[in-house]
Amino acid sequence: MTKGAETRQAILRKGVETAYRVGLGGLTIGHLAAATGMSKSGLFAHFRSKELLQMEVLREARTEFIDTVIRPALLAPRGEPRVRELFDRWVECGRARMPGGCLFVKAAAELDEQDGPVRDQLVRDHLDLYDSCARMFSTGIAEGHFREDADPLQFAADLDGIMLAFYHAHRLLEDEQSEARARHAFERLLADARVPGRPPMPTAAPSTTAAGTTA
Amino acid sequence: MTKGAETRQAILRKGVETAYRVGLGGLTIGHLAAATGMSKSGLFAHFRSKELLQMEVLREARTEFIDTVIRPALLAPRGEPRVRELFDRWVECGRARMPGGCLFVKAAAELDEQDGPVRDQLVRDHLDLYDSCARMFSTGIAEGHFREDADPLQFAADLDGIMLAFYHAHRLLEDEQSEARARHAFERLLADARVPGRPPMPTAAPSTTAAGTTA
DNA sequence: ACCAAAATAGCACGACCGTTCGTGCCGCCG
DNA sequence: CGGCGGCACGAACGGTCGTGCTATTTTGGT
Repeated sequence: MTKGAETRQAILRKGVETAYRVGLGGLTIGHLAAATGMSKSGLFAHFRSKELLQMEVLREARTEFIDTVIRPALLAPRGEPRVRELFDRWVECGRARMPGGCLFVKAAAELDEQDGPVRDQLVRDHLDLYDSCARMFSTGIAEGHFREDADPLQFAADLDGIMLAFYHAHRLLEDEQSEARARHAFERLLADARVPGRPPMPTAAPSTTAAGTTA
Repeated sequence: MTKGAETRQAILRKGVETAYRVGLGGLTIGHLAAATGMSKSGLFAHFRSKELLQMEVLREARTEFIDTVIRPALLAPRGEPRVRELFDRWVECGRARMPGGCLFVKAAAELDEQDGPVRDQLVRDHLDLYDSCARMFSTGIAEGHFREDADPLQFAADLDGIMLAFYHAHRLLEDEQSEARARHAFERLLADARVPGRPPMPTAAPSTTAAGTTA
């Protein structure tokens, strides 16, 4: 029981690492087997079909994204600092070409026109992400950091747009200034959401457990 | 000479229409042949390789996008009305699931990690698009509509982000409010760029040839 | 140390991929 | 009228894909 789950996990990690380059559809059982030093059929036995493999890879990517972006942000103080921490983690995830987050962008473009269980799962994941962002922003309203009449879902969509533009400018165009522009857009987004007259809050000092940040 | 170019054009149109659903890599000569009622080899003879086919499909998509989004915008009055026209055309292109524009988003996600001539061409196209947006915005500065210290390239990136978020929310999440949110974000983007105290300019009345607007 | 069970490898299959080749059907020009 | 070049066709090749079936190895509990 233990050994199987172990290699299975190793396969999934390699799968995420591969899929963020070639996409979920570009994932090949043969290549993945070669990358993990297994035989095609040996690997295949772990997932009874390619679709299930894609689903599990997507799940692994989601887990990695939550662990390195969402959860650390939730450890930051409520309100604006938390939203800032979310943004910083997210940008870091894109800059370092960490597979987890990037896979979602690629999968979203890949699956937006062909339906099936994988697409359904991806839609759920995106809705969850929007919900997480909106929730963090709502907390900021409750804390008095953001205006009462601001729309949390609008904020989530705006933030997503900033990240998408950053992602493409950084990865496709290899634009050196892409991160600076993303940060600029984010600051403007926060400034518009802040209650009038309130000064911006500095990004939180490495507040909580900084362990595992670079991992 | 004429007949060949004619079917070739028909192939490309069908190719763009197909590729915006399955991506450039998902384009198959066999399927494209079936879709156009030709034989695989007969179609293949027009493009000496699949890579050239992809390149030509990309070129066709670019042409369609320029014809339905960029050029009509350039017919609108300089400055804010022109930028608004650009946005409206672009949104319309995404809402109607018009193949041309959408293909670029999909191709950008597809090719951002694997290089080659197709990727190079796509990068050039994106740079051209950013340049067009920035140029229209610069004109707005010269006209006195936008602030002198605004960064045209920042505007281009911001606009791109709005469109990308709209695209995904509309196509993947099938969010009914995605267009309203995109318009809201765009209005905020314009409001921040406008010279202080200047009232927003209404979207240009159907100024020039309104023919084909709803098409 | 043994043995059932789990995990992996070997092999083969049908389908589809991009690509090549030989051939036939045309209209155009001499 | 006859040859000729542009177009399209069918068949076929080598390669890779996902996916079953059957051994064989490895593992973990007793």
